[in-house]
Amino acid sequence: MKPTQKHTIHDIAMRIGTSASTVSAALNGTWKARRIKEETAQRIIALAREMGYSVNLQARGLRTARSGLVGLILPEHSNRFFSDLSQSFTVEARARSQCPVIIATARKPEEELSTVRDLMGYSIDALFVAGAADPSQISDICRAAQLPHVFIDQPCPGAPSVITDNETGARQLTEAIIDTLAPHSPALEGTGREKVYLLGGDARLHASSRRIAGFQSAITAHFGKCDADQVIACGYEPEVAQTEIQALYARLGGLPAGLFANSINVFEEVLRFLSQRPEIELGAFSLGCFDYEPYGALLRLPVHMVRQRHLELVRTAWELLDKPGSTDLVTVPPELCLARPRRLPPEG
Amino acid sequence: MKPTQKHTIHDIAMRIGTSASTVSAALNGTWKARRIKEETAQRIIALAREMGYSVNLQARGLRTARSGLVGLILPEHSNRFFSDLSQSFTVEARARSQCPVIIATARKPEEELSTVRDLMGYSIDALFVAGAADPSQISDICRAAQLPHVFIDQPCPGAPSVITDNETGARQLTEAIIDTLAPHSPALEGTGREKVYLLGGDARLHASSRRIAGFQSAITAHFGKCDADQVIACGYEPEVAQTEIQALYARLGGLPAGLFANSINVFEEVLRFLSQRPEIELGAFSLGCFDYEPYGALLRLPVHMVRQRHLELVRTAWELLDKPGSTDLVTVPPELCLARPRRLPPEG
DNA sequence: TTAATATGCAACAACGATTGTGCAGGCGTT
DNA sequence: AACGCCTGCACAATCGTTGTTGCATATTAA
Repeated sequence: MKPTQKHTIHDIAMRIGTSASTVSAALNGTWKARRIKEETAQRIIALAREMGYSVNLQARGLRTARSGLVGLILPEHSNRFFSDLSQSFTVEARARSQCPVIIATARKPEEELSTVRDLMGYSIDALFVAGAADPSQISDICRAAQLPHVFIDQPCPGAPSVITDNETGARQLTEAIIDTLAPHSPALEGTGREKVYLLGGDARLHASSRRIAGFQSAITAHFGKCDADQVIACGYEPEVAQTEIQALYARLGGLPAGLFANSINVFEEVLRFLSQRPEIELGAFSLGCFDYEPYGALLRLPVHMVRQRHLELVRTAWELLDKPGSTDLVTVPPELCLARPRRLPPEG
Repeated sequence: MKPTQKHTIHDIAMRIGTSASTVSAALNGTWKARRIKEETAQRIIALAREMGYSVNLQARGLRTARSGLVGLILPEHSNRFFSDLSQSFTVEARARSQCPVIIATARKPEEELSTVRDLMGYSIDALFVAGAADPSQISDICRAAQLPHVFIDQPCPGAPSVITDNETGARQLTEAIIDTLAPHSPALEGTGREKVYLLGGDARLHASSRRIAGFQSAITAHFGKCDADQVIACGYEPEVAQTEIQALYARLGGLPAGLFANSINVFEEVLRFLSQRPEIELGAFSLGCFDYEPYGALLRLPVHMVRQRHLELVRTAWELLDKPGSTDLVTVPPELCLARPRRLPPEG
């Protein structure tokens, strides 16, 4: 017996004694509209199943100028948020019987562009972009090719975008940090250790600037003011964050009352720093992170976190594609993951 | 001006005043072999670039019965190992100018199979499978369709597979745990608290059984014996693991000398449990995890970890595809990530 | 000078599906 | 009986590329 060959609708047509177009109609569900007798259609479907036939999607795509593929471009896989996004994207794509193609481009603009072009070569039906280095250029290319596209977690002027409500999230997180501050200690007054600080992020970026605004608003509402030194937007580099947290500790002569870590990387550095401090110091420290990491809940230190609603983001993005031109920028509120209250007294 | 249309090689041919086949040859690099004058080829290439032409990969794929797509099937994106794998897979695919298509199938056999069929519909050039619920059925389908495929981190009889050397990794991890045991305390002798335990995993599964063997071998080498109660292969369910760790703690009247967490889920439960214990108890506790999680290094407790070499696994898998029939099962040693020594004395 | 060989390209037939069009036969109507 | 309509399907064009074949010229060998 020959090795199993690939079957085509012509093979099926020959064996049923009908034409390829009839087989096509029977198999892709248009047989009713094409006035194929139900019995004929059923015979074809049965035989196709028996032969293990499956359509050649490239041929279909060539003919229809579509492909059933939807692309998602993101910077990296190895990151909670993006892998959560991949997960939701996959689920949603399959729910719409589309095939997800998720590609990480390492934040390199050239790679982003070449990936976009590649995907367009496959005639993808839509492109989702999360965290690109150069959004507008991508948007330009897509628009030129009339490819429906949408940005996630990143606003792109002129293109539909869905982003997290950073300001509200930051305000809520800050309030949570304030709520769990240790009882006021007069001894710290005026040392700077009685204040809450925000660490990390780049004030020039949209997301960071909104978060800073939310932080300042909550701080001002509670303390009546927010000093300039309370915002340390030192970027996203781990090394820099490590340096800054050490500098802050040295300057204050100890941990501050509370800290708002502006990204997961910064949070990681804060933990790294804290892991070297005696546990006793952590007793009066209130920590929050604008990002989500399940391990945060497993620490001995309560940590408040903000989690982006990845499923909501993806769903909203898809809706934006469905009704084009409706709104260009949609925000989705994040989820606040409050730490459970401290269960252990500072002293064993 | 009309909206930018898609260009084809015919458009280019017309504008240059040549034929489509010449354009095709010029653009896909076969022009030398097809005896096209260099100058003609260059003119075509220049015009194509100017027009922003890009090949229709579906048409090419239809013609050549290939697609440039390579598939990777995995259970979920939101898991360190799998997202690392995705990352490496992406890099390697692009290095071979293939387009990675990574699909998570939630460990559901039906979804795995339908995904495989879907991908085959796109004429993918190869399929990588990591952590499928039903490997042999997938392998059967691929073989029937003569689709090159390879399993990663999971052996499949009759199909090329590349897996981590679980036994060696487990032995090394156990040795590391033993090396960092607290000084022997005569008071604990005979209570069971002087022993090291393995928690989690399913002894019927290949990976777990090798790990258990490695654990037992290291324990026996050091202590002269390994009691049956030291291996608690209670599966991978978080709830069960939580129950078991609590039961062990209750039975022993405290933490054991050391613990080998057999998977990341179990490790998470162990941390959850530990986060409720006073820090003083952790001073004499030695912990290891057969899996990798960067946050493990940020804990106040030193944790040894075993990390699968995802890049190596992926590379090896690709090599297995390149020289078919060479070897069916290849193992790759994992990487041991030793915790740095404890820096803080148990007492602040 | 003639024949053989090389060069440079055009024509054309696939690849496997979709889809607009056409046509035969059966039926009902006037 | 002639006409139109409905049913059920076949035919053929088409999508954009690739690779085979063939056919002119141009060049060299004999």
